[in-house]
Amino acid sequence: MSRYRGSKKETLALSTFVNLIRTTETVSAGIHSNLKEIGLTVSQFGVLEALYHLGPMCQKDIAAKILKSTGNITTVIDNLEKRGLVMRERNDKDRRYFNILLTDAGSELVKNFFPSHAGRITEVMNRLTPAEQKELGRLCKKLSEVA
Amino acid sequence: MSRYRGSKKETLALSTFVNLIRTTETVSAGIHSNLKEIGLTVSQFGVLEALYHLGPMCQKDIAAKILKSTGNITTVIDNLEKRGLVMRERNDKDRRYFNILLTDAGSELVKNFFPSHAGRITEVMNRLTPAEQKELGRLCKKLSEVA
DNA sequence: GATAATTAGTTTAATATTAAACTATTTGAC
DNA sequence: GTCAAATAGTTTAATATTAAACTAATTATC
Repeated sequence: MSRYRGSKKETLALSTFVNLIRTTETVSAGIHSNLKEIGLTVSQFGVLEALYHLGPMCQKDIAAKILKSTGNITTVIDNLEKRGLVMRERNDKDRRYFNILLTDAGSELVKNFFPSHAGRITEVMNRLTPAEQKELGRLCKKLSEVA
Repeated sequence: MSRYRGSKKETLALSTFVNLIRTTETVSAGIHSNLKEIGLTVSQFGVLEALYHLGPMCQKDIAAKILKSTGNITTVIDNLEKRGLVMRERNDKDRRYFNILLTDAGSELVKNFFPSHAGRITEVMNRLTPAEQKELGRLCKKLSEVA
C-alpha cells in the first residue's frame, strides 16, 4: 500500500496535519466525555457556555460562535428549549430575530458544571509548560491567518 | 458576563484549548470543503483513504483508525457499498469479521482525488516553516501522551 | 410608496454519530 | 464436549449536521 509519494515538504505537512487533527479530536473527546453526566451534547454545552459568558445573542451569532450552520442552531436551541435551559424572546425592534436567553435552570447548570470543566481542560493543557502553551497558541494563530 | 474567574494558569489553559479547537476545526473545514465535488462526507473519505493507504481491514479496525464507533462504521460502509466504492467480504476463518476492500471505482476515486487533497493540506500547513511544523507536531505528541 | 434585494430563522432530506441492546460466532474454562 | 465469556457487527432511538429551498420581516431603490 502507501501508493502515493509526495515531496519531503508534502510528507511533513501531511503528517503534521494528521497529528493535529487526531490530537485535537482525542483531547476534545476526553474533556467532553463528562458532558454525559449532565445529559448535554457538545453543541448544546457550547451554546449554553456562549450565552453564559457573552450574554444573550441571536441564533445567527450563536451559529458563528460555535462554527455551525443556522439550520443546526434551530435544532439545538429547540432541544435546549424543550429542556427548559434557554428561552426564545422575539426582538420587537426587528421581528426577524430571536434573542436567546439562558433560563435560571440553564444558568445554574453552567455555573455548577463550568469549574470542573475548566479544571479538566487545565489538567490536560498543563501537560505543556506555559511557554509551550503560548507557542502552541502562536502556531495556531499563524495557521488560522488567511495569508 | 464573564462570570467565572480562574487562576492565571487556568486562563492560559482555557484560551490555548479554545484556540486549538477552533484552529483545527477551521483548517479542517477548509481542507475538506472540496469533498463536496466528489460527493463524499469527511468520514466516507477517511474510510476510503485508510483502505487505500493501509489495505483491506475489518470494520473494527476502520473504526479505530478514524476514531468513530463501530455502529457508525456500519452506516458509513453501507453508504459506500451502495455507491460501489467498497465491498464487504466475509472472513471464512472467523465468520464474525468482514474484510472491507476498495472496489476498482473506489481505488480510482482516491487515486485521482488524493494528490489535490494533499496539495491543499500542504498549502495550508506551509503557512508554518518546517521547524514550526515539527514543533507543532512535538507539542501535539506531548499533549496526547497519557501521563 | 411599490417592489427588489437582503436577512433571520425554519424546514426538508440526507448522512453522521453515539450508547445501549441485540445477534452471531468464536474462545476459554471446567 | 458444554456452557460462559468475549468479540464483530447490527439495530434502535436519539440528536447532530449540512445544503438548499423556503417563509417572514426589513431595507434599499426607483
